[in-house]
Amino acid sequence: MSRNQKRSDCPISCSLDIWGDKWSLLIVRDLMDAKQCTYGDFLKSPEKIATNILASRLQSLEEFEIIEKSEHPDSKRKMYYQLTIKGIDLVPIMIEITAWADKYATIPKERKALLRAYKKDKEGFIKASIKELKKCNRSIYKKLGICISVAVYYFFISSCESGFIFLLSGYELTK
Amino acid sequence: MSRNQKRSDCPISCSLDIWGDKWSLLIVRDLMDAKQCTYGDFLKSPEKIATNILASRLQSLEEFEIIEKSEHPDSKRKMYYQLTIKGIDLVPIMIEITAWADKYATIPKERKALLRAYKKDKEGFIKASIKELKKCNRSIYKKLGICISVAVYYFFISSCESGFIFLLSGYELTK
DNA sequence: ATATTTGCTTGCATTTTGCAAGTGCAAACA
DNA sequence: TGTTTGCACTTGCAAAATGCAAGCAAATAT
Repeated sequence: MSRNQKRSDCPISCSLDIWGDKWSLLIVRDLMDAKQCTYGDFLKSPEKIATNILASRLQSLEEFEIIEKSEHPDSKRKMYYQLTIKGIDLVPIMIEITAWADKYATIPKERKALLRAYKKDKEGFIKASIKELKKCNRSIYKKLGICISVAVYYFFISSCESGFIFLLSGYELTK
Repeated sequence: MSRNQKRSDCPISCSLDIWGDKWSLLIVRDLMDAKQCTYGDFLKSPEKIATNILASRLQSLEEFEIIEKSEHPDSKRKMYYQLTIKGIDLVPIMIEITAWADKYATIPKERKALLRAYKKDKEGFIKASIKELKKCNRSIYKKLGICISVAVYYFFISSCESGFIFLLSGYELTK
């Protein structure tokens, strides 16, 4: 993506200038699954991103401060990518995209039920998730530390991978 | 966009395969403003889409049944583009994108205040909008006819253009 | 009859993406 | 102490998408 030119001041257009390509949101999606945080993990995703495209998207997402790169806690030769607060704030968009696809594309049944629950009572769904979230112990949550209890307002089921994943949004925190 | 190949079954990926390029959502945005419904209108938008790209995006959006094309009520040499229900259902995504850009990019003050109101009480904001909507008389609303009172759940301020615009979602209708 | 508006199409240059192979470096192994 | 392996990228080149300018046919306005 062209990192330095805005087509207009329209918020839709500005957003698309940042992550409006075929790949960026898939990287964000992978990062929303706390298990997929390395370069190699992204390559394993079913869409099979090319290595050069991945490198270029990671760089631009980092420049736009949607993700950040650090040393992997388990190995010095691995890089560890994480969403920033700005990146985590893409969650509402991701959920609405998922809800749209749920309606107009074929997706797995488990998620259909959960999306129905989400749509029925968004706030309640979120609150109920906080309990689950507190059981979690992943680094991304540790990083946000004590903020978790106020910051969390989304609980989300990963799009592609098998297991459940839990997500935070720093929304309430940063406004 | 490649009209015929899905990269995976992930709902994010499927959605991006349909409208995940730099231009499609800008056309959708223009159509959300009931005043921008013709080929020429799209060309006037500040992002300056090229004519061939516009033609190709209109075709693919039509193939995906996000928009539909008909004769312009005022002139036989004009085409009239409108969102389908499927297209109108992109509104929640558009709102969340706008909310994100509102936080992380500079956008006009008027919309900031309105987005704050929306975030504070989504349902209330929507209900309050129905009154306004009923004052409206645009063709897109006429088309949905008697469905308006149940179908409407979103009220939205246009991203780019000066005036207020009012939007419907057929969400409740079609589920 | 002629000019103009409208919604495209066409041709070609530029940019982005896709694919395969290769590079460099740190850790693990022999 | 080499040597191998895993990981995060680069590089080179082909293919596809985008951008730009010009053209074109049908409907309307003069």
